[in-house]
Amino acid sequence: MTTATGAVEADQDRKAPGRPRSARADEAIIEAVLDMLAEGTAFEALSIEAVAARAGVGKATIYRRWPNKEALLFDAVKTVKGEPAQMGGGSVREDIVALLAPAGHLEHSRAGQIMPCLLAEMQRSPELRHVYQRISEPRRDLMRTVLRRGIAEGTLRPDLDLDMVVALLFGPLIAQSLVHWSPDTAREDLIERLVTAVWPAIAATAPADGS
Amino acid sequence: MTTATGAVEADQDRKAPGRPRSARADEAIIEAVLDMLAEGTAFEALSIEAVAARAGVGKATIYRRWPNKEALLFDAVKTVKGEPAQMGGGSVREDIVALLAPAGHLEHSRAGQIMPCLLAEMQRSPELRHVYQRISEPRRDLMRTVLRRGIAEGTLRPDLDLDMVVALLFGPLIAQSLVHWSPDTAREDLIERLVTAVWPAIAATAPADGS
Amino acid sequence: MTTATGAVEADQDRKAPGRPRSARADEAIIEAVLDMLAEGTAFEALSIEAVAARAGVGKATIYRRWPNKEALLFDAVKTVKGEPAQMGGGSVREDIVALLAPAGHLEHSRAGQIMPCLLAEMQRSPELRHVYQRISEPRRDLMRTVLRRGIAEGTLRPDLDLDMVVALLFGPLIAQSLVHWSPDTAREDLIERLVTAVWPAIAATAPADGS
Amino acid sequence: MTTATGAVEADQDRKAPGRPRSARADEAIIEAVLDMLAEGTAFEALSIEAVAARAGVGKATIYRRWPNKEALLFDAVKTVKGEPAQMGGGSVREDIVALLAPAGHLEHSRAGQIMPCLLAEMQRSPELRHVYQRISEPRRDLMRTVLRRGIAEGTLRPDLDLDMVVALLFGPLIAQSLVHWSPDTAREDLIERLVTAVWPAIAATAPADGS
DNA sequence: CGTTAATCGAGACGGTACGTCCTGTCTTCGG
DNA sequence: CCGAAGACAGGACGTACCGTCTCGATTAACG
Repeated sequence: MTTATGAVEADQDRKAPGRPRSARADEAIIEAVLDMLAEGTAFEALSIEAVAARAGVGKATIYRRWPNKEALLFDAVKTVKGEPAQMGGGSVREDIVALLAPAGHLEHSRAGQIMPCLLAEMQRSPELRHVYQRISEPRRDLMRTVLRRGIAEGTLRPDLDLDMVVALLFGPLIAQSLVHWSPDTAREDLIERLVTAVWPAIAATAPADGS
Repeated sequence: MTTATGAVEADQDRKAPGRPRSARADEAIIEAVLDMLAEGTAFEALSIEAVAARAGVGKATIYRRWPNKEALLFDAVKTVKGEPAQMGGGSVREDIVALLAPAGHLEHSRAGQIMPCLLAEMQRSPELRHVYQRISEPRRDLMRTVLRRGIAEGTLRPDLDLDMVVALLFGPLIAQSLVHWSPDTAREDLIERLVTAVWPAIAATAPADGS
Repeated sequence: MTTATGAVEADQDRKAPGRPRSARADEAIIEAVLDMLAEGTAFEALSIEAVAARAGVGKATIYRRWPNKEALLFDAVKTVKGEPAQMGGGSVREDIVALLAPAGHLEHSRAGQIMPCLLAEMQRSPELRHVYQRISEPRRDLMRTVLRRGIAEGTLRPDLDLDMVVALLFGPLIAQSLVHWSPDTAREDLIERLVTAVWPAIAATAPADGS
Repeated sequence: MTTATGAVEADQDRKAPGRPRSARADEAIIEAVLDMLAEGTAFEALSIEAVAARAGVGKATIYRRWPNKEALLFDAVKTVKGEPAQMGGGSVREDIVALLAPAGHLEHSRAGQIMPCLLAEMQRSPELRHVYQRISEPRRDLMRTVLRRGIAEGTLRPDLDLDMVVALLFGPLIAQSLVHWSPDTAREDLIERLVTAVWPAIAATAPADGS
């Protein structure tokens, strides 16, 4: 695949003459970027020079791989995949809670620290947005699978607007992590409250109907 | 009152010796900032020098009013209040849709263009976050009022977790405006789909109906 | 006067709006360059960054005045005028020796330290050569005046090729200062030996003639 | 013998295991340097990378032979020997003119193009100066031989300060080639004018005549 | 005749200087 | 005193070169 602004990958299988690029440098650079992002480094202070210094790398080594700062950020974010958020195979409700957990505690993971920093950039860069979507899609897909299982089991209503329910579950958590509406003390059981609030809309309680 | 990072206001009522500050300059600067934000100017390109040039103003005229770039942004955002989103006094469901409308079409207003740019900054600056909350609070409060009216009318369930329902309604729209999960074609009736999906969770169980 | 590559002088008499350029910065920069040249700083080590650091000046302050390193050198050299080499008004021979003295001891003055560094650049830059010529011309002219006085007094031959005699007197000293042909011990009385050697060619000894 | 800054020569007669150094590379490198110098390449643009590219050689191949750029220049210059400036065995004056000719037309030969570039470096590097002296010494020696022959013939004065006369003859030409004092139109018969001007100082006083 | 070892072109490595641009402060004018 | 204009010290940008290093591929002489 060819990324628009990403690293210049010599993706040919042809032999590359000359000294090969150092994998250690690649890792050190990306790690330095992610660490600085996660540390809460002000976005303007995330200078290439600082990255180079922190990674123990020359500036040219960075610019040999990425044409500019934006592209470096781009690829750094691409590497933030996070764990697929295993669900224990319990009840549908338990699985939903398990899937929401990482999104509910975004501020405690490096990925969570990083995401908000990129939102502004995403507004301008469709590519960066695509990356974000690609990262979040697997979790959303997993959620859809769980919902379909619930429908099959009869636990959930069969006429669910799947995409909207997914948005209903993730959206408030994402917004909360950005805006911090609720006081911090209430955040602990936020996911539980959220699922409880949404549950009547999705559970297959026989007679009640709203549409 | 002196805000932490806000404009340095000469809040004394005492006579100000010398030439008074130009109100035209104030407006021109704020307008320049908002225009550039709304135009999709890259955040890093929103330099004080560019703002000064666009406003036809000297750099010192800006720094005399705000101590730094952040404070300028801060005050610029404060002026974006937006209209309180009038609701026609119809059914509860109609009012909810009316209140969600501006948030659902964020990308078509200047305020909507500006918001995402501030989210990243908000992560670092609690003050800026406070401003955002102050701006959004009236709308959320209005929503709570409508929900309470619905409960009183018997249209909505009396045991609603009000804050969570508000989050359930606004959160997905905010997340959507930032992440653009859904394809653009589906966005038109996004609010309708959202309310429809949420409705079973909030509508009074047995007899009442909101459509 | 407008120099081709020299400093961008606002030679208009019109008022210049804004803060005027700092004369202290001008001096500090030029002095730093000349000091570093005279100290025997390797030409490649004469970096703009080093000059800025030594002058206690930002790099932009240098680049605001000169477009590049070459132009800075150019103007720095222009300021090296050296003293007009006073001659005591003694005999013609004594005056000649007095005029040659600074050229004969070039390596002991800052100007002498600087000149050789510029010769290579002069080969490419006619402008720089012009500066060198402008600096050296007064001395050469003074020498011509002395020679004409000697001719008028009858001390020197009336048919002298003035320019060539000047070249005969300065040329060997210049070449010597660059190439260091003679061992250092012989340099003390070099001027005396030179004048002694040249003297028969210019003195008005009546009968001898070579042409 | 190992020169301080010169090429690292494997001066042992011992067997050299492994692949021997390519003589073609040696030549190509030196030729590339001399060509670029003669082409008027700005001295700062004479980068090792450019030399390597021009010579069709890897950078390491250069650094394996010379420790740094200076040493490469050093050896490149050493190879510029120039022809010994044949003299036709005519009169002493004719021989002098013949010996001066190459120095008088320095700017038309590659050697002449190169020399000025080295003068600046010579100021720092005694070694490089030594090379220059070694190159120029044969010509100066030849001149001394001619002068001694003139003295023996009775054409020249017997009490000449030989070294000074040599300096008197070469010095002005060298200075002229660097500084370009005289206008170009006068340069054609420069040597003739020089010898004519010097002649009275060296010709035997009474009877002899050199023209 | 296969081993061995230094060479070759190529190019990545950590550094450093370049010349440009922006920040936040300052210093001059004219109003 | 304010306003515009713009210079100031500082520092990051992205480029180019230095001198070193590491590749796979030669290329001889030794065994």
